[in-house]
Amino acid sequence: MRIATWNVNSIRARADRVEAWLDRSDVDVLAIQETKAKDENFPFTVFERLGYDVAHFGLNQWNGVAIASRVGLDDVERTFPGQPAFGKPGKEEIQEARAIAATCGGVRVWSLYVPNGRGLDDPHMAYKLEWLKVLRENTQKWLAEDPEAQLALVGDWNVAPQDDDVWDIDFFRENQMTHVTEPERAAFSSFMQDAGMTDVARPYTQGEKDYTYWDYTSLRFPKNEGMRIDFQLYSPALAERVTGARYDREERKGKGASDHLPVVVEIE
DNA sequence: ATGACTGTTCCGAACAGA
Repeated sequence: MRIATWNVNSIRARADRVEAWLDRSDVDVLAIQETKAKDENFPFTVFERLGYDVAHFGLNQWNGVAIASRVGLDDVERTFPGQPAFGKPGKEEIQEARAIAATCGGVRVWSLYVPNGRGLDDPHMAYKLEWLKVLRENTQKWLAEDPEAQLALVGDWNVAPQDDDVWDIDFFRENQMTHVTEPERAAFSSFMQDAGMTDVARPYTQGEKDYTYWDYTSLRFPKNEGMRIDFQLYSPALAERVTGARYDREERKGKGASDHLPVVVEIE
């Protein structure tokens, strides 16, 4: 079985590339982030003609997550229990389309689009940290209920856990950039240290500059100035089944590429 | 060349991405 995660940065703008990629990649489950579409605008037929069922959660042009599967798609869940909403001061809180789950081939898969903190003192940073905390608490609860759970938390985590997960840590520090701060890294590493999850793709993508995202601006991709922020975190029972993983760099190339590449994990 | 941002909204400027 093969599980992939991919922030496509608009499913409508990327429909042809996603279809061609699915057609040649032999993946059983694809978790998608940033579909940027309402459910009514989602191109379901693209997936259906390749034999995939799709569950999508999209409210407007922002965020949007989906799971496509050809090994079953059961017990679909939109948002996790207690998932924080974002509220501007004096305005109603908005529950954003950032999490969707389904059971596919015996694996509970969550497609996750972790909020961007935007700035170190921006209200979105507190929102991001709380969002990760509640998700981690859920994870601990799920694993306490079933230590043998086949659980995959995959997606765009918007955290670079190690200094060499960005092209120049000094640049990030000097410019007070997000993704690399201690609180963000602590919130992420808690999934491993406290919940017992494993970043299963990392051991197979150990290149010194193996990234999953490159900004569209400033020639970041040609210069390989990227960031490693897309991860697949597996529960113990699922992690021990992993036999390989790869970053599909081809998908960051050429006209009409997303700014993220697909992360593919092999399970026996 | 892997190449100098991109996508959505609703028509052109604002917002978001990270």
